[in-house]
Amino acid sequence: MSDRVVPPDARRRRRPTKQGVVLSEELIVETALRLVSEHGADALTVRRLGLALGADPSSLYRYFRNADDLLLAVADALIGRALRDWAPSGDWCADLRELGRRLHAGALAHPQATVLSACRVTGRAHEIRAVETALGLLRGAGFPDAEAVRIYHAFIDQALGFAALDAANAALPQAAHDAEEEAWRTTYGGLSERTHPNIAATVPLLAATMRGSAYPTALNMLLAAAEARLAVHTRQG
Amino acid sequence: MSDRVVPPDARRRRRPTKQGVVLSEELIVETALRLVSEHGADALTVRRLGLALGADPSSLYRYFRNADDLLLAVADALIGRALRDWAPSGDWCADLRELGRRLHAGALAHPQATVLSACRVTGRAHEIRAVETALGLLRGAGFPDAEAVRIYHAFIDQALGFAALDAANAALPQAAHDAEEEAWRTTYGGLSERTHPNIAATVPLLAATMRGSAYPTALNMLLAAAEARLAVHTRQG
DNA sequence: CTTCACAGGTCAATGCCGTTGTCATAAGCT
DNA sequence: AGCTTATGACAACGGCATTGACCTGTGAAG
Repeated sequence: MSDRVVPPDARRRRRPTKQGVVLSEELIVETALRLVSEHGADALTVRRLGLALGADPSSLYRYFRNADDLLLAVADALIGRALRDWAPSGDWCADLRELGRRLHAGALAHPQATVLSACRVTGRAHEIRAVETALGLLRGAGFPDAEAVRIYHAFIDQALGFAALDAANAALPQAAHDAEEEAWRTTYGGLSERTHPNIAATVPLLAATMRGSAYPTALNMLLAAAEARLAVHTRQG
Repeated sequence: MSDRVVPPDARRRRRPTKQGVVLSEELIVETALRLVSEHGADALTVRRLGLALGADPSSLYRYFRNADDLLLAVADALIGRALRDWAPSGDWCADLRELGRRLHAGALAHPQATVLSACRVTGRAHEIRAVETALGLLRGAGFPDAEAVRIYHAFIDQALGFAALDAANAALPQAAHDAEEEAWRTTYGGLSERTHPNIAATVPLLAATMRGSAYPTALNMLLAAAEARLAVHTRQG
């Protein structure tokens, strides 16, 4: 049944469903995003998506090979939204910082969807554009190909990793958040200065810092290290 | 039915299953770990676990509230294994590198459990010990408290983020992996040098590099940046 | 304007999954 | 020996992804 899916440009017959909805790849992906952001990651099932669209669940298999394929399409749509209207400034370091910031922020805007998809190679249009852009910035800055690729890999996976982590945190129910806050105050705050001197000395700082995302710090450190490496290359070159 | 679970110390009757197995929390967790490492992430279902144990699946609900509870227990066992036998060497940078390596490797050894649990703050013993240790390394190295906390946060979330990302990747079914490999070869390999010059110039490097984890690179860059910062502080101090 | 191939929506069925209400029984106490 | 109850087993429920067969209206060709 893998030949059920017809490539988008070969689609012609826009036949409405029983409930009068005209399906399309975009409509399905958008509805999936809405479903996830409104009712949580668990709400994204083929059946529920069919219901939300006003179509039989099995209809979706005309557009996507399987549920995983659909998920990849959702992930790519997220990347697309994050990079919309981006333009390079000429400063590779600032550009990478902005790119990272956008990817991370875009992912956080749809935490549940990110949790489901942050780690996948989609091979779709938006992802390809992101790869090309970031690689171009690094090679343009003067990194040798091998190092440009290595730094690109660290850069993109760090952005996705933090996105997944922070998204998972943002997606937690309120009760879990309160419990976390409480854990910092009581469990960590109650530790003895003798047994846990370092925690005891920094508890207020810890509680304040751990609440937010460490991604900006990590991104800045990665870029600082990259700049230092580049200085070595240009001195040698 | 949440009162089905009896706390471990209240258990007395060691009644064997039909197939002669005597269940216990530890045996269940260990069997779950074995199941995952032997037959892949998808093999960890309540039904399959019951089968592997020689017990009815519903018996497991005498020991765990639900499948998620079971997974958390598995994850907790993982943290314990990852930090077992660790001892500081005196070189803060090398120690942090080793700590990061262990956390990451431990998580990768059991991807499925990591994916579902990397983002939770447990507040348990092992986690507390890890916090105290890493903070101690940074403060001992000479970082001011505020910066030690910031760098610690970046360090630990980087480890967890990459662990989640790489674990999710490792947890993919074989078919998805093949598809990914294929995507790099055909989709990215087939891009024109004119439209995507940077990808075209580095495709072999990309395909080779993206297969592995970027965590070692990212960790080294973070530590390099930290060392550079420390040099500034000690010069000033 | 009619014809008709087939894209695409629908139906029904399959075999997984987690979970639970109920029952049977043996372990460990007195 | 008898009682309590922890704990294993059974059967059932509803939800899940997926698929094969069927049906219908679209839209191009003649």
